[in-house]
Amino acid sequence: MQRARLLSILKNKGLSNFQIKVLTIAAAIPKGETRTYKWVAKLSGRPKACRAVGNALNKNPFPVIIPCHRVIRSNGAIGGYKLGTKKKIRALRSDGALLK
DNA sequence: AAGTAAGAAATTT
DNA sequence: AAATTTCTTACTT
Repeated sequence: MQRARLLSILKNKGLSNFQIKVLTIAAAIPKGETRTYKWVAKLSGRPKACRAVGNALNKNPFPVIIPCHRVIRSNGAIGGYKLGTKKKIRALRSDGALLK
């Protein structure tokens, strides 16, 4: 379980509490599934902080370890991605989260 | 004080 | 009813 180690590192990085929580939750999203920013925000204890969630994911220190590409908008839109939304779509397709 | 990877509501078509 | 636009929310720097 790298989750515990991940948490330690995040804490060590001096990231904000909210950011740590968001990243942890994002890392727990199962493969092939997508979550909304709202969903993550709710799990973070700040249901109305949907934007802050995106903000936190943007500063994601481990873009490979944390599947932030599985977090999309609530209305079905892809949202944004640090490396470009195009890549995000590709990643989702690889995960099988996109029907087609 | 300003910016953002969003959401929901309001307005228009 | 569906699509688009606008305003508001909460967090980080």
